[in-house]
Amino acid sequence: MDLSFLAYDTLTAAQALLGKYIYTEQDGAVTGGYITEVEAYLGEHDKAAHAYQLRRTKKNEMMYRDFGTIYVYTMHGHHCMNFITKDTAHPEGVLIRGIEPVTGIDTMIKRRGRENHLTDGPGKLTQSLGIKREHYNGTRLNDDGVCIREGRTPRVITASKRIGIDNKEEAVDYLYRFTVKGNPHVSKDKVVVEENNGWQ
DNA sequence: GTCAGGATTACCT
DNA sequence: GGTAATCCTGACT
Repeated sequence: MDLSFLAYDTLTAAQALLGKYIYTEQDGAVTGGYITEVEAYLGEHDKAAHAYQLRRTKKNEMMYRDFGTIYVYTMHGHHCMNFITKDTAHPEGVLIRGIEPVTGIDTMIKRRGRENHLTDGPGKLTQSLGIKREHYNGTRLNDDGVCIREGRTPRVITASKRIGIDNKEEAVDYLYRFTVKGNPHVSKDKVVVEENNGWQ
């Protein structure tokens, strides 16, 4: 699919990613699902972003690549995946925090070692999809690793505060987290599940 | 070499 | 609601 929507405004791109079908294939096993939860990180002026004030380290180097680059970092032993937006002068990106499992659920269960909560968190979905920093950081979307396709359309998108950044001053109040309203495959929230999981 | 901190998760009450 | 587990990264000595 055409990825040019990632080149424009990051907040718009984040919402456009909801519903996209994301998948990986490893050893003949395809795992994938529909994106249900994302967060935008706006680089230079966003205190919660790894690239705040254009901070640049070996770890966040991939944020300074062009749109469509995949940035994977580890924390507490988990891997988290971002899609980079815009251009090399704007280190911005979208953190994928939740997907609705669709394909290869048996493989996800094997990788996760449990039968539920397979993909309702940034570290959980990378584990279910087999995404590790050493193999995927700096690769490009739809280029043989992580791929996205058109998927479903959210009926309503909810904007909320981002998760896990509670010492970042004013940045904690930005409504840069977007979820599919009524979809249960998201982190933290107690969701009232809606018809069709919130899809049109 | 040492040390503090984190865009998390799982399990507890 | 809270907290321990756990480990990588960056900064500093």
